[in-house]
Amino acid sequence: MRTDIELETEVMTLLKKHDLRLTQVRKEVLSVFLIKEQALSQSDIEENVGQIDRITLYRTLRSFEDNGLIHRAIDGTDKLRFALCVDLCEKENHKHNHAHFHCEKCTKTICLNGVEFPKIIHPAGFKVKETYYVMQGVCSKCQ
Amino acid sequence: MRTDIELETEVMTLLKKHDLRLTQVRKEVLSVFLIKEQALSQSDIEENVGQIDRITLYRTLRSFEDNGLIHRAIDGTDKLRFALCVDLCEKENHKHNHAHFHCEKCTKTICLNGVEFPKIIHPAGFKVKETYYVMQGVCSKCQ
DNA sequence: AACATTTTTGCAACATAGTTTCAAATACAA
DNA sequence: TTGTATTTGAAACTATGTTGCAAAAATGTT
Repeated sequence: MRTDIELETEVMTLLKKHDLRLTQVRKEVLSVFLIKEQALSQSDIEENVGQIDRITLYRTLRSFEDNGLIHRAIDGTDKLRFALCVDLCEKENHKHNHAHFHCEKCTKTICLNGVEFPKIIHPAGFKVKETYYVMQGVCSKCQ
Repeated sequence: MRTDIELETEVMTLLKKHDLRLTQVRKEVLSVFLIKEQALSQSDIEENVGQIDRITLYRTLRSFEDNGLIHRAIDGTDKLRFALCVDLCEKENHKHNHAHFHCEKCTKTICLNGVEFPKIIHPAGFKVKETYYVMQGVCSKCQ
């Protein structure tokens, strides 16, 4: 666990590191990501911060994404989710090599940072820039 | 290539095989999938059939999916796309083990049926039912 | 600490997509 | 060909994505 002060500090450091101004909205949203430790959709976040403007949240997520703070966690559902980048991600240059797992029971999506996926043979003539690996099923807690 | 008669026959056979009534809408929509040979979003289909009700199309796609005729082709974009099942798919039991490729230039998504992906180690305690492998980049035609 | 500049926020307004209900139309089987 | 079950299309509503703009807030500078 992490104290409130530690959380506050971590949030500030992360925002600064990614060239983002320290605003109230951003601090709150980033805190949710740090506490929850799972991929979050827009509505997930709305439920976890007190009273936030829908459009502002929408733009906050985009700016986090643009600045390499979060990435899209494709999980095979209709909902777009975002997850904290582990490290090394930069503007316009996200580097992710992990799978995402979506639990159909609790509907949570988590990054499986320990599960690297093997390089598969790319079809001839195709230039592959980004690869996603998604697993759906039941997570350990919901068995 | 396939003649109109052959297409008509194929459509009928496929619908019957999947316990779907032979309606005008279904025949048209399925024809588009057979002709296009790529993953299609709702709007892709609307552009390729003459005048179709939005809600009916929405329900048609769901019924096709439920009856194992098409599957969701997750391609990492915001748009939900569907692609024809290759074979063997049944209600509630889709079996897909191929990757999807989304071209950022022509925005087409295709199934890479020849590209099987290796089984990766699943995290302990997780029950994996479905796996998706998605690649984004530039396809051979758009190089 | 106050100001100027730039960014961010919140609102209005609009576009698109997902979903349910229900009556009319259609498909199919007896 | 008729009866039954399914499908369709319209209305209505909800949710989500997006832009423009003025007010508010954040940051750098005096």
